[in-house]
Amino acid sequence: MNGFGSAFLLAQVGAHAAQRFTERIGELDLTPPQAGLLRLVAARPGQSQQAIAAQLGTPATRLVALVDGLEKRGLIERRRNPDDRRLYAVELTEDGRAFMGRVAQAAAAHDRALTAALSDGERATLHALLTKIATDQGLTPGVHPGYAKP
Amino acid sequence: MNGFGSAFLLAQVGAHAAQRFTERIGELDLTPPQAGLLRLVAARPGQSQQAIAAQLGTPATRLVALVDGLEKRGLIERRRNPDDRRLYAVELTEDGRAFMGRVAQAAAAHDRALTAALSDGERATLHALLTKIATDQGLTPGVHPGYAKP
DNA sequence: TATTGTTATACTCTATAACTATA
DNA sequence: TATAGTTATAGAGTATAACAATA
Repeated sequence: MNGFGSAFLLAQVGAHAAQRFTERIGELDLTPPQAGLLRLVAARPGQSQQAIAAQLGTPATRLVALVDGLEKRGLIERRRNPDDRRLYAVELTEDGRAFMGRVAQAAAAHDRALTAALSDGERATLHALLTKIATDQGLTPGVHPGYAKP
Repeated sequence: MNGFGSAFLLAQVGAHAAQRFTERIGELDLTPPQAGLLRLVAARPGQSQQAIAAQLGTPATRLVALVDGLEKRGLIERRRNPDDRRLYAVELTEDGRAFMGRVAQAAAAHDRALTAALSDGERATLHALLTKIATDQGLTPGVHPGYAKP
């Protein structure tokens, strides 16, 4: 092992990737936790805040302010469930769906910039190796462990 | 791109690696910032706190408590510079050098556990690709951008 | 009584600025 | 005056626990 192991490199490059992503979506006035919530709501609309919290592995209390902020901006909305009036169903608004397009563009640009040093083949290899590790380590696809700070 | 891009995978796996590393060195009653400081002091002994702060990209004020804690445990020590009595030279103690052996063991075990799903060849490939990205992105070897939380 | 969502509180970590001592 | 180190203060972010509404 020359100098630093793969585990450290992963943590280092991963933290760098998170930082750059934070900067990039900052241009959309979005924080990483907000982006994570948006993506989950887009992927699985209509879930309660408790259900969302469980999937993100975060206390439900944390979602209140998070949902508040995005709701005030008109990107998501709470709908009361008529059958059980304790629950909200969190969903994207029309504006929210349009906004997700811009987020996806930012994510794609971020992806290209981060792996700019790799060839197409190397990029595919990296993706495969990372997927292998993620699966082995029991990571949930699309769920970032411990959101980076806004 | 099937599902998630490499950038997200990097951030996800990297955060997971940082978490597991935090747990592992926690058994040595060490936090990631402490481990980072120890490693730097071991690699370049005798530097002032200002110089260390500059290399870690952190405000010098943050180092005070960090150095305090490790000094109280007898792992590092401040030595006054006789030529310029404003400066300290931060160095490992004898106990500190012995302790670094245990840290290195923990880091090696962490490395093996994280890449357990890969073959030797795949591990080497991953290391090469990550190094390529780290170099391209201008990351300083051995310096973690934004320490994980204790 | 149990559950969803909310609010209130406390705690951790960090950065900024003010202070001291040496130069 | 300028720099190394320290201390004090304030800020952001998070988690824990208490609360209100509904079941």
